[in-house]
Amino acid sequence: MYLELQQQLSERIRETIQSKYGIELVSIAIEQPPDVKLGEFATPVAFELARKLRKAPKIIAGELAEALSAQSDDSAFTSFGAAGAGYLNVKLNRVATALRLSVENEGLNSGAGLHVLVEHTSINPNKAAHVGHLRNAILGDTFVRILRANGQTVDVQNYIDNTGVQVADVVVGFLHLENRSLAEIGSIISACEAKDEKFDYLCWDLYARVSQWYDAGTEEENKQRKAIRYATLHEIERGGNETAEAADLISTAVLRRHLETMLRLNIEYDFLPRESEILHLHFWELAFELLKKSGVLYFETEGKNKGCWVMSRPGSGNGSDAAAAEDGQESGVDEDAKVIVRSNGTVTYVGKDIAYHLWKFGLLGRDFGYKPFFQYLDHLCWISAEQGEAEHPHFGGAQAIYNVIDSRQSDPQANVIHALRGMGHTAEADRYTHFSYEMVALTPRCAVELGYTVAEEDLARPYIEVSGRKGFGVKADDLIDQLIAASRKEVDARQTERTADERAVIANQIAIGALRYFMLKFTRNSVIAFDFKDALSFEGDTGPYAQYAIVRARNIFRKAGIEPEAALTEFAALDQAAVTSLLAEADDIWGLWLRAAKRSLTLDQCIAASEPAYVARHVFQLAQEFNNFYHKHRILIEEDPARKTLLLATAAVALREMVTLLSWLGIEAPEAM
RNA sequence: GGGCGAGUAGCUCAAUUGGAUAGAGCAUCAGCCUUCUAAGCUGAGGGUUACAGGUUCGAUCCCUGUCUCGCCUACCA
Repeated sequence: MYLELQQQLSERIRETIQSKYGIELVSIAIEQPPDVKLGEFATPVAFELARKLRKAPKIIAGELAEALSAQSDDSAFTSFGAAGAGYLNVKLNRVATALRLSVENEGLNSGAGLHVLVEHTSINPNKAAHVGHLRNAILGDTFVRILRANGQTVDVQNYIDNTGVQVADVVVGFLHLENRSLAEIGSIISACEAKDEKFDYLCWDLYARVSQWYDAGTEEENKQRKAIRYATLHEIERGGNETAEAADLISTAVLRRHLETMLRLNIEYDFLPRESEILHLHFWELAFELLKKSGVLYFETEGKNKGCWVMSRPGSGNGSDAAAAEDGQESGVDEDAKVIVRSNGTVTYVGKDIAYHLWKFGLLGRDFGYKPFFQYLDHLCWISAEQGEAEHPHFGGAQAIYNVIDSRQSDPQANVIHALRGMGHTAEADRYTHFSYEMVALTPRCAVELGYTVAEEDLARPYIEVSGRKGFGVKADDLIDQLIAASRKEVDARQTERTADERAVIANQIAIGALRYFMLKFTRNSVIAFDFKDALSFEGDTGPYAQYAIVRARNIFRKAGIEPEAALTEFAALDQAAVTSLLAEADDIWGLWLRAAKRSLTLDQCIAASEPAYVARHVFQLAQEFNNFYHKHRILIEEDPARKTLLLATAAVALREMVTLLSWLGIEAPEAM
């Protein structure tokens, strides 16, 4: 609601300036004064006008205030005044705003009708998920929830690289280090499932062992081992052999584990496109023709990339790739060009990615086959297949896409966007968002706690990068287990009269709340130096802090014997004059209403900047303000009935907002804490 | 070498994208449970926003230079 008021005010000031001074301003900045006593809105527009009008900002602000005050019939804003060195401050009609807010509960819905595709998680299916993957999945899932709150239709995809070198390494481990047959691998997987052991954990260790094995022998041995590695990879890529079958068995079992891990955090997917289908359904061949036709790709005849099909890099040259190809000899060879097809005819990862992204936008002219893969409570998750079911939903062909991939991938992502633009798909390139974020690393202290040997020079650094190859990292399920154990201890101590089952549910909600909030409170491009002390904290700027505020608010209504909705209805029936004076003298109470009104603003900014942390910050501020309110006002023993109704309504609105905002973050509010 | 990101309180991070006195959490110290649950609240200390210039009414934010740190930068996949 705040956003609408802001836009309304901005437009009105713009018109006033236009009619009074004849100056056309494109946009008017509206912000909030440092203290609510000064008003709810402020604009520094007079500073901007000072030079043009050759008047002091303070005088201009005064004139504008006078002109705006003179305009009649407006119920939203009650007063305009000049303040400070030349700010124009605006006061809101508190009662009217509160009344609107008490009945309004819709989202922003400015994105209605937009069909978008969000891709996140995308873990190589060769080992267990770790903290870094958690950040990816939580960011992605939260952004999906936020886009949906904005009315957008969202398909959630999790890309599976099941034919890459990482899967090949684990296959090498099973076939060559452990000397397992295909059948034995199958029984290991079913034994894990039967014994409730984690197959992805087993792969985690094996992957680390294989990585070491490649370098552990004599020079001659290592050469042979690398040869095994690439032979394995090529067999997996080709398909239709036992090695590929082993890879499929392993990667599918690990993928299933990933989906189970993510489900613990309430993260679900709609579709799992796999690289094996991108290969076998020949997406690349189609894309190759399109790329050649558009001139984005050209055949290099000189220099180090001789014999390759290459493409210019985003930053280089004047953008005309075809022209660059033609006068290549004249202007010198572009040695910096990105190789897409190697001189031996094989395609690079970026090439396959371009093909895949043409499909995402419905520009490839070919589709995956689809098979059901994982059943959620209320929907089915599909997986790509060479020959799928006759009846299936359709994915791809989105209007806008978001790829949640860490910042290390920004170069290849930029290449794909560059290719799309070069092919003339500029609208699609503009709606292609690399939702980039920094990695999760471990503090040296955390690494030592986990029993890893840390090099001397690493001990002095603020953080150390995790590495699946070295088996260095915190596994997602382990972290979740630790969080649940820690919250369970607290719940057991506090909720002695509840059953074990009830306590388990609460402990789970708190643990997930803590974890999701922890991953969301940092802005995207700040590296998270992971530490158990911070991640396991339930105090201060954490998820449980907000959950606790909700529990407190609900307790008020439980003890009062009244529903929050009823309190809001009663509030609406109060004498307006009485409410006016109550709200006028209580800036702290009004501040909570005002904060609650800012949901629309937060949503808008969050989507514009692709920054879920804004929502986390907003809900924390709201919870903080509510806790202050809670301590200051003893609602149940309030004697003035009108005042009590106002206090209850305030709590009801704060409660509603906190619950809504936490649901956007994928965090549930427990019954009790 | 080139590209991207970062440098803010002892630590971890914010700062409505150029606005009024740079704010939170943790940690430290001092208080508040016979009250709607203390996973909470109140207060204190803690800052030359890496450094030097520039742009303007105004700079943590934009520009230039310097320093420091991280990531990316293969015809590997």
